[in-house]
Amino acid sequence: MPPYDPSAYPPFAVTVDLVVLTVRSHALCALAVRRGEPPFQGRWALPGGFVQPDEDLEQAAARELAEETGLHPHGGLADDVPPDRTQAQAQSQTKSPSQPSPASVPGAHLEQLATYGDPKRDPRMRVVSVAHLVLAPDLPAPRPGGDASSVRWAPVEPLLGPDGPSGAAAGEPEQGPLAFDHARILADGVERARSKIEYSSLATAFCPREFTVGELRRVYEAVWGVALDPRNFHRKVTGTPGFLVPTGGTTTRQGGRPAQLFRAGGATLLNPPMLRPEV
Amino acid sequence: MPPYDPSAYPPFAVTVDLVVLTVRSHALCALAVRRGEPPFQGRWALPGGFVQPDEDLEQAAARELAEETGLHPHGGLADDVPPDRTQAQAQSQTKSPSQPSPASVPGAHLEQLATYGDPKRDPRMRVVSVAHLVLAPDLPAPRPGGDASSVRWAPVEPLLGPDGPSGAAAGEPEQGPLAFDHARILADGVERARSKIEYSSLATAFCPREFTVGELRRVYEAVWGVALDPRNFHRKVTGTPGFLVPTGGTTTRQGGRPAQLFRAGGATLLNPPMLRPEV
DNA sequence: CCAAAAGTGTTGGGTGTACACCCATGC
DNA sequence: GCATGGGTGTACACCCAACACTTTTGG
Repeated sequence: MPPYDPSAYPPFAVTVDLVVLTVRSHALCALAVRRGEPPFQGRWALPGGFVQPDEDLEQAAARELAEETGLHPHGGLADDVPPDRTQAQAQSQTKSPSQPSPASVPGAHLEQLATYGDPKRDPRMRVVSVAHLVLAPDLPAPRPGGDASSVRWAPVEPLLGPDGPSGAAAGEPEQGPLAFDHARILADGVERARSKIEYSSLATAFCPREFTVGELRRVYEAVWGVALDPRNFHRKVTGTPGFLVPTGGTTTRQGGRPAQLFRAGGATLLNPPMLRPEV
Repeated sequence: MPPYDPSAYPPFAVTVDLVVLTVRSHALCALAVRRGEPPFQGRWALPGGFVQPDEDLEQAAARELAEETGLHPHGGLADDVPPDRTQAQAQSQTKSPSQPSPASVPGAHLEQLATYGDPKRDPRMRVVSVAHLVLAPDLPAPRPGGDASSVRWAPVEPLLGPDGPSGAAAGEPEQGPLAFDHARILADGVERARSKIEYSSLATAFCPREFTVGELRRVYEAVWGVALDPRNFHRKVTGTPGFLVPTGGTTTRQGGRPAQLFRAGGATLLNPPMLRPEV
């Protein structure tokens, strides 16, 4: 390291940005907030904010998630998650069936994604942003909190197009592409999610606490944008030890023959992995 | 985002730390520098330094690598690498055989690893460090540069032990575990390298520009710490299109029957991946 | 009865593993 | 000749893709 002289180096602002993904009506969606002030006023952006002097990066991400979106997962986030054990925490918590939660949010997943520090990424000053990735089940519409003028779940496909969200429904006023370099951050987050569900059990983070094999399959299909064979998928996931734990109950909420309900098991890594079909 | 008032947030220092890995005499080694001043004076640490106001994070990592260690890879690092194309750059550059370099350093690989921001990770002030991972071929002993009092290649196994480098050779004065949280950063970097050579062609970044299949196999064996079947390994790597390109030459530098020489091909992803044996 | 979704059985092809075996050099 | 490492052939097991078929509900 060079000689230590803090005053010789101009200050950096450090923020966290959040790529919050969920699956809604068969499509992968990301949480977006509308910016209330310049720069990029009126444009959609990823939720995020400044890191406080006394908090860890992951704590800052969890706090921002709760502040700006009203999301208050009771066990996996926003509280006292031990750092660098988020994954194990999110997995193991679903194993205790004695939680007196009527409709509480099951274990969402939070992990660091990457850090973006281009000198010109924010026109106001030098900002280094540590992006985090959150995988959440399908939630009721988020209520705006903090200073975000509005919050919505936006399908990721239009946002990832090369020239902004051109797939806007008629009558919905679109505001151009995402602010700052957030389109790139979102793309990195989506790519991470797509590859991580191949070799880990993280797809269950998109599901409610109890779910069917078919619902889990629709998660894979939405995230990957492909169709999977229901029979082989069923054999695969039920045959991987520790991936799914049957609860004994059944449901017909998808129609057809009643389906077994499962919870996420303790396994976090999938051997062999789920194979993503060629695109 | 909350209302914007830069002065309301105390400044963060932003640094880059480097996990530089290579394979030397059948062992995975990391570059370590001895700290010349407090805190942790005399202890070994990862190379690193402050990000300058006008440079990108990846540029800062490349500059620090050159400054502190004397490493001057001519094509892949330290110069005008386009950000977020490092991998393609490192791969494609080996395809132009017309470089007039007598013994130049082939394409080392540089990528962002993770960011570490625990409020107490540096006792002096709040420092957020963006760690980068470098995979380099076996190089001549690095010459110290900058203010590092000494530099060495240290086998990673002793450094990763739970209680510091206890595997020191007799007579070599050891200085306890790595400074700051660098043991954890190194562990994350090693784990990233171990998993990435499974599904990418990055193991060639540890090899000289021309190498044999056996040399590549010894890279895998050193990084994973396992023994691989030479026959199946040979079939596997030569059968993956785009992974290896024969140069036509042969060598007997490993003894035995002359072996074909290869360069890294254009493929960056391996389908199917190299399978790491159960440990 | 029919549609829809959940599950089970079976089969063929591809791929990894283990290991026998031959090849070409240096000493 | 012999040791050393390079390279090929082959048999077996396993896994996955494809698809026929049965089960259990709602309308």
